[in-house]
Amino acid sequence: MQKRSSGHPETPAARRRLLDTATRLFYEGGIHTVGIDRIIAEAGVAKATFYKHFPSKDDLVVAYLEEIDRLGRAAVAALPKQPPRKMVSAVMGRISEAVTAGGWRGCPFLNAAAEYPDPNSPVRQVINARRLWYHDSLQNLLEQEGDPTPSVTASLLVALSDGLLESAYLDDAESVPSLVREAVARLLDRS
Amino acid sequence: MQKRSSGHPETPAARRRLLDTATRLFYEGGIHTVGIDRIIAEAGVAKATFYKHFPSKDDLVVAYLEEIDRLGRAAVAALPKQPPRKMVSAVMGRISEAVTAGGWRGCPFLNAAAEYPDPNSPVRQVINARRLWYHDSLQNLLEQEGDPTPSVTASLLVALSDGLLESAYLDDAESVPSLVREAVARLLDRS
DNA sequence: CTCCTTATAGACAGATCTGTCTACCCCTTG
DNA sequence: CAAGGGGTAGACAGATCTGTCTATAAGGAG
Repeated sequence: MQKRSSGHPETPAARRRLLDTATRLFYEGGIHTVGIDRIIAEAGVAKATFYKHFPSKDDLVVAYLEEIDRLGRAAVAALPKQPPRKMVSAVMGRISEAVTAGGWRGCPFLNAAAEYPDPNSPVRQVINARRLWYHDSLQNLLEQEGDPTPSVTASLLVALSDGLLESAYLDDAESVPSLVREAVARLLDRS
Repeated sequence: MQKRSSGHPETPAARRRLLDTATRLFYEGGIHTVGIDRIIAEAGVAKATFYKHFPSKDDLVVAYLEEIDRLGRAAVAALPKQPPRKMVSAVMGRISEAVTAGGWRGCPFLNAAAEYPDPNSPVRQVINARRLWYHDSLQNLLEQEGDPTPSVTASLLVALSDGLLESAYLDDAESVPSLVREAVARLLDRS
């Protein structure tokens, strides 16, 4: 990555650098406060190359979110198999890992949603798809678990996830892991 | 408000127009995507007047959030007195009212937090104070209610509030009122 | 009348924004 | 060799950004 690749990797080196740089800058500073000139300069890419790979800035934003989405889905798919109830805990446990890993600057999807008000924009489509997947994943697990109202419980877990991700950014990230466990317990262990 | 005030109200007319316009535009479109020239044009104010009342754009953003904060606190303070448990429900019920009133574009504080990464910025200070007040208000009610872990429960209610406010924006606002009731029930009615 | 307060119009400065385009270069493959 | 793919530097266009400043005007109070 320090010098030009001598081969032709699947993802061209310049595109990779653009995406990595944008990912970092967008997440750190917000999408609309980071201009493309800054991304280009820090990625060490020519402007024509930028537009070769991304027809517009919004295309880059979409790519940024899609990659995070893809990595997140892959990580959930790679979780070791456990009984449904424990799977729910494991999925929710990823929140704790994310927010305590350092550099937590809020949920990339929620942050982007704040900056893109138009529900029909491509950016919002990515966010919607992500949320639908998350909700459905939880609902499936709850159904397997025999939860009497899996869809409602899933919606509550999604809301709790959002809230705890925000709390980790705006309040105290260190307290979030125990809050996650307590939240799951209260929402699921009712009888 | 349609024409210049002939008197000198407490809040100068131009300042009022700026704040109202900014409140609408910031909330609808996002803070960094709305420039001051647009606010000035739509408020029908001179640029010098803008800077007379707000030394910088960020001062206007702070004023925008402070006003929403103040109105929200006043609304909670005006809620009819009820037993603590019902007070919690009433406070949480304000979420339902807000998101079903129409035009819900996400929580102004969460949206602003996404656009202001620096925790020490004046904007973030307003947001922090708001969240602290909300958390403490809930905690006080829970203590009166005799909740065994009032601080934890309050944190969960805050997280749930955040999450449901986001869900109303990004998912389905109409389903949020029943989710609010279900969430409060599960978090509080445990024994 | 003067002074103070509030306001108007808008030019100006420097920077930055997103996107278009020209000219050129290197490497690999056929 | 030529063609294709990926890349470089950066000028250019038009618009917009935040903030500074000049000139002027109106209303009210003393």
